[in-house]
Amino acid sequence: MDCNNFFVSCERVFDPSLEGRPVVVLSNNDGCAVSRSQEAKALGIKMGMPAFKIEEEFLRNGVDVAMCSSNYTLYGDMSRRAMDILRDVAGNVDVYSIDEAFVDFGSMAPEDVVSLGSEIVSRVTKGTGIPVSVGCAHSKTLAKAATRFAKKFKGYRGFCLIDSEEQRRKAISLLPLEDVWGIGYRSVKKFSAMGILTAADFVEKGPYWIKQRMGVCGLRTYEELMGRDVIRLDHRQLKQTITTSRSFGELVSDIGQLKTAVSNFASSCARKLRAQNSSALYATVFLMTSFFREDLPQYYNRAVVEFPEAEDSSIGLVEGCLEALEKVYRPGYAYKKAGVTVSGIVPDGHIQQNLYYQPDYERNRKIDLLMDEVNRRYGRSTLHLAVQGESAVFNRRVRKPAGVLQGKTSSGIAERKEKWEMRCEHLSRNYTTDLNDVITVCC
DNA sequence: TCTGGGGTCCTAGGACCC
DNA sequence: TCTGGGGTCCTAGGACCC
Repeated sequence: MDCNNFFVSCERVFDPSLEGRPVVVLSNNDGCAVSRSQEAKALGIKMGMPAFKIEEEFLRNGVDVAMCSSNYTLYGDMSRRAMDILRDVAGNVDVYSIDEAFVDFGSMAPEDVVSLGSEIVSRVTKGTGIPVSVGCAHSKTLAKAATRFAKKFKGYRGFCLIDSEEQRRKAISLLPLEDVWGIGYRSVKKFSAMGILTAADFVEKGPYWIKQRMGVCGLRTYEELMGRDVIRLDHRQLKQTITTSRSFGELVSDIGQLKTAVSNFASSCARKLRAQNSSALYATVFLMTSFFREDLPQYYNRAVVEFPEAEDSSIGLVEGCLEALEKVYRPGYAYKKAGVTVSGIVPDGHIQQNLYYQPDYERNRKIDLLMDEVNRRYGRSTLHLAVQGESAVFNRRVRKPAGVLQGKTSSGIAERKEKWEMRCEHLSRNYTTDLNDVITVCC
C-alpha cells in the first residue's frame, strides 16, 4: 500500500482550498519540493526543485502554485492513523516508510485477494482522507510496480493485481526502468545508453550480466522481477546510526552560534538514543559551507569523538560534540549546514564497561529522565541544557493561531531568533496532535 | 538571498593474522 | 626474503531507498 502524494494529501485533508490546485510541500528550511500534487507534476515541477525556482518560473508568471512548509508532526500522525487502519483490515503489516507498507496476503484465493485489496483502498481512504493505492504480486518489487499501475490508471480504482505469468510479462514490459524499485538514477543513466529502457529489457540480460554490473543487489532485483520473493525487510530493533543535521536559515560564521546549533543536534541524538533504549560509542560532528555559492570559499570537515563508555546522556553527548566542533571549526567560512551522527550503537544492558572510567551515571541519568518526562508532557524543549541557547528550537515549528478554516495566513509565524534556525514560512497547524490547533468549522 | 534529512547495504582495497 | 593459501577487520566510497 502506498499513499498518493502523501504530504500534499495530508495538507489537503484539513485545507480544502488546496483541492484541485497545484500544491507542493517543501523540504525543511523551505528548500525544495519533496511532495507534489498531480496538478503540480503536470506543470512540470520536478522532485527536488528549489522553492525559489518555483517562485521564479510559476508564481511570478501568475501561475497558481500553493507551497507548504513541511509539517512532520502532522504527517507522522496521519501515517500512524493509516497504518492502524491497514492493520485492522489486513493484519500482517510491515511498515516500510512513512507512506508505505507491505502486507503478506499468504496463500489466499485470487477472488479474496481482489476483495481484500479493494477493501484496504476504501477503508484507509475513508478513514484518513488520504487516497491510497494497493498493488499485489508474488514479489515486493512487482507489488510496488503494481501499485504504480494502480495509481496511474484510473480504471484500476486503486487496486492492481499481477498474478499470472502473462500479467507479469506484460507488466515488466510496460514498466520504465527508472520506476523499478532498486534501480536508481545512476544505473538508469548507464543502462539507457545501452538501450535498456524497461524492466523487461533489463531481465532479458540475464542474471550473470546483471550481477557483474550491479552486484548482488541487482541480482535480487532481477529475481524479484522474475516473480520470486527474495527481498527481506530489515526488522532490527536498533538503528545503526542516528543523525540530526540541519541547513541553516542564513549562513553562519560565528563559532558561538555553531556551538548552540551543535548542542541542539547532539541533544536530539541523545534523546533518539534513549528512545530506543540504546547508547553510542562514537559521535561525529560535521560542518559545511554552501556548495551552491561559487563566490565563497568552500570547506567541509568532520571529527569523531570516542566515548570511554557508550553514552546516551544529553550532557555527555553535548560535551563530546562541542569538543569535536572545536577540531573542525575554521574561522573565515560562511557555514550552511552542520550535523551530528552517533554510531557504534549498543542496546542498554550490553554496554562494555571501562575499567578506568568512573562516570557519575546517577547524576546524568536523573537529569535525562527528568528532562524527557517534562518534555514529553509539556512539549519538546520545554526543559533543555543552557548551552542549547535561549530558544533551543532548531526544529521548532511555530504554529499559527487556531481559527476558522480560511486557508493559510502567515501572520502566526514567529520570527526566527537565531540565524541558524530553519525557515518555515508556510507552516500548517498541528490539526491532529494539538488541542489548540483543532479546526473550527463555521456552519 | 533562496537548493532537505535520515537511513541501509555492498564492494574493493589495505592492513593484518597464521 | 620469498613462496601459496586462507582468513578477519576496518574504512571509504558508491548506490540505493523514502
